[in-house]
Amino acid sequence: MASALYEKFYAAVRRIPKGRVATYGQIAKLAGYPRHARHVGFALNALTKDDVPWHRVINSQGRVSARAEPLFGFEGRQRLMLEREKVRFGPDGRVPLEKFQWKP
DNA sequence: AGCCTGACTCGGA
DNA sequence: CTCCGAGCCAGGC
Repeated sequence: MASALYEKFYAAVRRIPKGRVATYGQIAKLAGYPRHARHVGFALNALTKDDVPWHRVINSQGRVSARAEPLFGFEGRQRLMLEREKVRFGPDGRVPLEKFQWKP
């Protein structure tokens, strides 16, 4: 386990309802650490279990962030998982946050 | 302690 | 629209 901080982030991500997305900064804020957007990504990268809907976390641009991992096609998988939850992507490959962003 | 890194974000060019 | 730089802060060495 990395730290208790990451657990906070995971807990916040789990609150994202199906069919909705949230930004890194949003998750950080919900977890109680407003300036930790980068660590949210870092925490999600360390995830191996599927008990956290990490695919619902995107950046503030409404795009799927490129990971540090060289694995090709991973972003496409995240997109498929979202579309399966009825989250539609725009023609430019972005998610319209005004429609799909989770607002607690 | 210092230095480097990063699934980020924002504002400016 | 894209690219770049700066701010941000915990974690690992």
